[in-house]
Amino acid sequence: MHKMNSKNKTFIDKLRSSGLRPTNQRVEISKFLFNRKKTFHFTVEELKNSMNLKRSKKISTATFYNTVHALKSAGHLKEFSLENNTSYYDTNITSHHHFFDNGKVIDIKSDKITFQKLPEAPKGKKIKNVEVVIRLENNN
Amino acid sequence: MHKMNSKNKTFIDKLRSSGLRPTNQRVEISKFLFNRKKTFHFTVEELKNSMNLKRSKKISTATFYNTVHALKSAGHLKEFSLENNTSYYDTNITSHHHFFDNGKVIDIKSDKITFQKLPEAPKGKKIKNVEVVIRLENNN
DNA sequence: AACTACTTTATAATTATTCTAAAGTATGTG
DNA sequence: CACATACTTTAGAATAATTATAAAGTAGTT
Repeated sequence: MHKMNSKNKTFIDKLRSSGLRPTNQRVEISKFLFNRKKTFHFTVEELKNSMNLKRSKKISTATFYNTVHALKSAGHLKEFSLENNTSYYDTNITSHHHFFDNGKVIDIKSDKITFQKLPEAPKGKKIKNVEVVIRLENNN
Repeated sequence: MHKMNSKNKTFIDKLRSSGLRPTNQRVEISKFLFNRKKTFHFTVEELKNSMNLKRSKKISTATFYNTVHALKSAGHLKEFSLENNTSYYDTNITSHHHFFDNGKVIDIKSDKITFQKLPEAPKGKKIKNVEVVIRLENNN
């Protein structure tokens, strides 16, 4: 049996609302992802490595992928791509933008970028979201 | 006059300026990519398949990857990513933006999007470029 | 023509991800 | 609260995109 405090409940709710039963593995992943102050950017591989590093009983790769996908589909994680064929996830699901600096990602609050002009969606389509990536390089 | 020759020359120049000797394979890839009116979006796999379809002597996978990478590094192709772990390339290297519509990509001319406000680069960094992706969905 | 450095190619290796199917577990029902 | 059942976990195999290897071929120079 394991203890259940009120904090655990919000993690469990995130899982349930993603259509996932709150198994041990999933609750721990959910805690690891959402029990933090700052936005967290990660790849599934990174998540797996940092969580499994300290565990004697490892969580399997498939479980990490399954859980991250379900959380993403339920809207608890945001997915984005850099130019290296890997999916990145972001625990900040509010609309926002990114700096990319040689593989490092920094959030840009939504209100830091505003548009003067935006194109219309093609016929029969509408805009789902607008994402800005500002690529950085070293000064001089 | 010598329209065909001078055209070939521009393909060869693109290769040379990418640090590549103009071999047969590379000249054909360069022609295939740049001898067209409209912007071309592609993955290396797609490029390989459409070029090799009609050839008796196939060009190898590695050559496609090498050539596309060198052209990209030299600035003759632009790379971008969707959320499917595949690199896409764009023969339109002018600064511009994209609509993403379920894996389909549509160019947005640079002047269709202008900013009212943009954040400053972090200390020691400067902005290399700004890219906007507008994700589309079907109108209800 | 000969030389040398760059290329091509088939194939193996790698990386990220998804699939499979057998063994384990959460949960509603009684 | 036992139990049946549908959902989960897991190791390992499979797949997809890409990169590495090293032997055979070719371009550019001399």
